[in-house]
Amino acid sequence: MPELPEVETLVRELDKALRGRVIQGVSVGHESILKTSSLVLKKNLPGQRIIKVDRIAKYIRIELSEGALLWIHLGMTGQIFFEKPPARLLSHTHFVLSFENSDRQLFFRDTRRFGRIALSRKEKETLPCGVGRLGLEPKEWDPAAFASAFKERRGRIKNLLLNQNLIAGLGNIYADESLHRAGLHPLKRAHRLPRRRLFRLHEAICEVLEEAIRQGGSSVSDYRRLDGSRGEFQKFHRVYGRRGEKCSTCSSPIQRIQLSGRSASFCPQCQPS
DNA sequence: TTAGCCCTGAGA
DNA sequence: TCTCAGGGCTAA
Repeated sequence: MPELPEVETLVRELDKALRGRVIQGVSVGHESILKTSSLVLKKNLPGQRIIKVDRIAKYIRIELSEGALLWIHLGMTGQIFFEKPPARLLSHTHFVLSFENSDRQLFFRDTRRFGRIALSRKEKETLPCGVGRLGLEPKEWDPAAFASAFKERRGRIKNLLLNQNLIAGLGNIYADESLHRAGLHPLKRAHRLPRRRLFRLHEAICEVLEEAIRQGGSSVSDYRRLDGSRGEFQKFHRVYGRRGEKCSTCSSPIQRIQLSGRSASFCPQCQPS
């Protein structure tokens, strides 16, 4: 599942590949992934130059020459490739951009169609994706402010880490990995945690994201880099996807529980309840 | 705050 | 054939 490190990896590669290119054509497979109609995309995108590609949390932001922004969210199974068109389009390819003077095209594939594509005028508009409502990213949080904000919340710590309006960029993988590093059980109530534990949690989140970015993200199921290769960080997961395996710290078997419709993996020894 | 929905492929 | 995975949104 693409989270902040996966999107960051992809965005760096996209920026290198696309910066300065002029969009020539747009084709759309499945309309349901579009937050902006295909009619509007086909009318507005051709002729626009790509100024740069970056991201806000898990949203890829492509800045275009006429002050427009093209947003892509990968959902759970979204993939982006930049390559020569294959003889036969891969299944689940829902969005394709072609470019002037280029034999390579941008392909967006998404098996489960949880991904979204939208065009907007201004960054802060809430229209296409709710981007305007996002909380700060982990590195943007001042540690003391982070601790204070979580001290005010009565919810389960794991749920709060997944709340994009509070802290943006984490998903199930890095929430679980951060909690393990910080020695916190996922069901703990945030307001009951001592401030020093919240400081440690913030530090653990920043650490784990940084390491994951260095490894090109985690390829658990569908996530791929721009050239189709896999990330490497899944090899370093300590709890996520390791139910029943031994904890790398204390050798206790990793457990998994359900929490608000999501799984939570943790070590019962290192993360006592 | 939480349950349910979207969606498909993998695995039991 | 059934169950499960989950990001983000909506409704209760």
